[in-house]
Amino acid sequence: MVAEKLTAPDPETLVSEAKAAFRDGAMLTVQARCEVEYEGRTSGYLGPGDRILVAKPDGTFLVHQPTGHKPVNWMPGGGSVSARTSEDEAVLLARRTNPSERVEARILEAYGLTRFDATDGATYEESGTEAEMHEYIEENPDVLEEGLRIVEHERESKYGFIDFFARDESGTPVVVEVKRIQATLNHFDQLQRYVSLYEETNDTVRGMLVAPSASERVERALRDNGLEFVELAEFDTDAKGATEAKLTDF
Amino acid sequence: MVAEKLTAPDPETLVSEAKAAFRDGAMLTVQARCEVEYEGRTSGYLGPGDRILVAKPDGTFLVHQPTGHKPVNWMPGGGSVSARTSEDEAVLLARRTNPSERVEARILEAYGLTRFDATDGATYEESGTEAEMHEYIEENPDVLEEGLRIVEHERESKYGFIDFFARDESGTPVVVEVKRIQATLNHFDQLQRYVSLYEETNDTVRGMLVAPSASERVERALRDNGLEFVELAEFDTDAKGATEAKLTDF
DNA sequence: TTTTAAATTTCGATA
DNA sequence: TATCGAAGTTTAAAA
Repeated sequence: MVAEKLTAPDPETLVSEAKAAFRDGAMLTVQARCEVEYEGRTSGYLGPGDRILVAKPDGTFLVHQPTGHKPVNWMPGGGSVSARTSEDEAVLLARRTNPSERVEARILEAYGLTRFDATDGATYEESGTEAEMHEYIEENPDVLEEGLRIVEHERESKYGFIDFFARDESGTPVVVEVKRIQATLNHFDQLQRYVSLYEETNDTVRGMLVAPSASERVERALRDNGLEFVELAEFDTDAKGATEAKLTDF
Repeated sequence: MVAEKLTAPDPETLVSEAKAAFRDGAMLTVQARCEVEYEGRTSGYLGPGDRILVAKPDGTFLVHQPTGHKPVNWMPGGGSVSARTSEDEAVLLARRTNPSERVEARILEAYGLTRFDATDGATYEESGTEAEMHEYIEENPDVLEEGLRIVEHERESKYGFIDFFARDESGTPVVVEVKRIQATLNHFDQLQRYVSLYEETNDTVRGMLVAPSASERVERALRDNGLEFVELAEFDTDAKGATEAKLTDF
């Protein structure tokens, strides 16, 4: 049986089921009223309430309230989850080192428990990422500017990586920073950092921020600092085209 | 009953249970073999495998594989989740607008389903955040430098907010950027942006990045640009002290 | 292991 | 509603 379920397990049953799941590498889901403590990079406390607890075989531990995308408390994979009874209550504890941290869920009342012996060999395939936007630009530099030549992709500099190092029609060097989302001040900063560095050793250099859009403040910052904004919203690579065809077929 | 559980529901049962849960504002958890599509800011496809699906009453939808902290596919709250049968299979669909996106999980085999009528009025209380680090510095500016006076907290400038605007013992203005984690190049960028701006209208200004640590590259970037790094790892506010006492009592 | 930057980042605060 | 910056960010890639 792939999934085994218990309704309202008592603390001892919950702990023994949890231990068995951890031992066997199964996923564990618990619906419970609980309180939660976190101690690590910061510290925090969550008072009693109803939540879903999920423990994965890689040490991942999640505490989900009835709303919100993010777990209210969690532990990333790499550590381990354990179960024990304490003062007649079941306690789930997730720990890891580097950084050293712990999440402890004290279960005041368990409503349900599911053990799930899951098998999943699939990996997620994604299109429309920034990496694909890079590919598209590399193959079609003219969309940025007529006559632009890409000299180098992901060039390492003293202060970080430049997305593209290029030259315009007249041979002037162009530092290009690419974003697949609306450009932010931090993105402006990044470009400015690379351009400043280049200016230390060379006279003329252009800086170009490529993105589907930019806020007013970002456009002004670029203008004030002699940098350029190039709007690029649409891009299509072979990979993306292939995936889209597949999704349409579905 | 707070949590109701079904083992291996057929598609029709799953859909009707899911609809009822969505209608009543309950949390839904499903253990299933499924395939998943995402279409929105990017697009992607995840082939068949065993996952835990969670739907929350606020429209949050999560698809969790057996490993990893982050859901492989998800929808943040704000939209809605619906259920239907299609070609004799149960399908869960999460949608939202702004941005327009959708996640569709086609359930090939359901192993378990739990409806959870959860009530949770608690809010997470946290200590050790950057906001508390700000409080600590405001009350103890000497930890940054002997004789430093804080003039303004969160000062707005043309290109963003300065954490602290201060003056040193000799009256020279100091722009202070504070991070509670190891300083990154982006943090250096932020400080540099504020300092450059100030230099446009004033002659002398110091820039100070405060953090528990910084990488070699960040330290060099600061040095090369005449900015300063102040190491500050420990800080304690009344709030943090209070919470720590409580956790110790536990 | 450390660093660097992306992310379907999410989230909260602010204007 | 858009923007800005923090986050216990996590994750992946590269050195």
